[in-house]
Amino acid sequence: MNNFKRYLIDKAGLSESEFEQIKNFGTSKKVEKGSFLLQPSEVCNHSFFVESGLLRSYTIDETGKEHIIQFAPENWIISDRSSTYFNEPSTFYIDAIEDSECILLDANFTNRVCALSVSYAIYNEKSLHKHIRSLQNRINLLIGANAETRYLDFIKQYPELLLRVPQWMIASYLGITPESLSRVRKELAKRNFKPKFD
Amino acid sequence: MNNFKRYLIDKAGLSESEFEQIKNFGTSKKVEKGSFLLQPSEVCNHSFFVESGLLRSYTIDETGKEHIIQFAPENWIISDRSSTYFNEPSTFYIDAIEDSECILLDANFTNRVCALSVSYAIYNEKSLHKHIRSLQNRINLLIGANAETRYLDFIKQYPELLLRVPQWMIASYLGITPESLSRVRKELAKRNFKPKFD
DNA sequence: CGAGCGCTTGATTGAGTTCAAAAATCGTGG
DNA sequence: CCACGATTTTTGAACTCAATCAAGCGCTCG
Repeated sequence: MNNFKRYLIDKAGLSESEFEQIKNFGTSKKVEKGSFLLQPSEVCNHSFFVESGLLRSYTIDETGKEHIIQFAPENWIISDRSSTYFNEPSTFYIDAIEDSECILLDANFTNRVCALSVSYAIYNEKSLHKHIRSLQNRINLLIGANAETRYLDFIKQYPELLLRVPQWMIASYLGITPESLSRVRKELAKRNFKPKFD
Repeated sequence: MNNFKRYLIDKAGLSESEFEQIKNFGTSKKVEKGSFLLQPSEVCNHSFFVESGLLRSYTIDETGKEHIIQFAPENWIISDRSSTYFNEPSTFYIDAIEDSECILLDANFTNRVCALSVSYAIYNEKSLHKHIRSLQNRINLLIGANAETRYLDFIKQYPELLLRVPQWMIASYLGITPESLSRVRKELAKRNFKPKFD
């Protein structure tokens, strides 16, 4: 739980002693590549904090196509907020892209920690707003931008995922086909584009 | 402020006396069709509760195209949450589609009312989650659905707007051109589709 | 070592855009 | 209340970006 601890203390502003009080609200779980943490029709009873590895959430539409909603590498939380909050069956899958370790947080984790720590409550509200902002940004891209622009934005926003996530999943996240992404990359290479890592 | 009052009491669960305490946190304002309540580069200092009329928020991209983000008829609140919350300049326009009357709520309205009323705090959190859910739904549609499906979904979700909002704005909301929407409608008419109002 | 998966490439198709112009509707002033 | 100009909607034709279908290559892991 070391990452989890650092996350709560450094990011969410908990004190050491507050962390000690809440650390057993979450239980650690190993998930191997390909195994599921959530499937459609289940109500999403947990959030998953990623200690190590990489998870994703996605839906499958009527035609059988996957649409990736989110990637969650180390120190990210992934869940179906709506399902949890409204106690509705989810439409998501959540599974592991890599062998991972995560902390299961049950539905009222947030409430309990908020009750304990004002600074966590503030952090939580900030997260909600960040989430909204990123969803809004994605809508803007989907409405206004072509495949290339969306890919470039992805690289800018998630450079650390570029090398870890298979290309067809990135395509799915961007709402294009793997073939199209391959061509976008080819075109970028021709124009001598290289992502910068620093 | 009658709608505003009903909204806070019936929906958000305030008592009459709580409402009396907060009612002067908001100031009423008439906005005539076409006039702006927010423009890009301003920080969004207010939420706007729509007493009567119809507002919208939208962006304009590099190529000069409008992309409508949201419509807000009576009893809706519209704003740029991210801009307000993070105190960043907005990228939105908000203007009036019809002559409207709205209540200006300043940035800490929410905090002040939350401090006063637990039930409002709960309602507010619920609104945030609903907002997230609707954004997520829109992303799903943009990624997975064609123009016709998106239009049908719009009709289902906002039947009351269908007759009030010009078609080119609906097209903009759906992320298609007015010409395309016209063709979608023609096709639906040919198949004898009629929206149901009940 | 071979089967399967991921990525690439090519050829074709198709949904939606663009551009242009006509038809319908709206709104405003005389 | 009508008329005229402006705006919105419709229609048509050409075009474009990305999807689809199909085939081949390379890698890995069983």
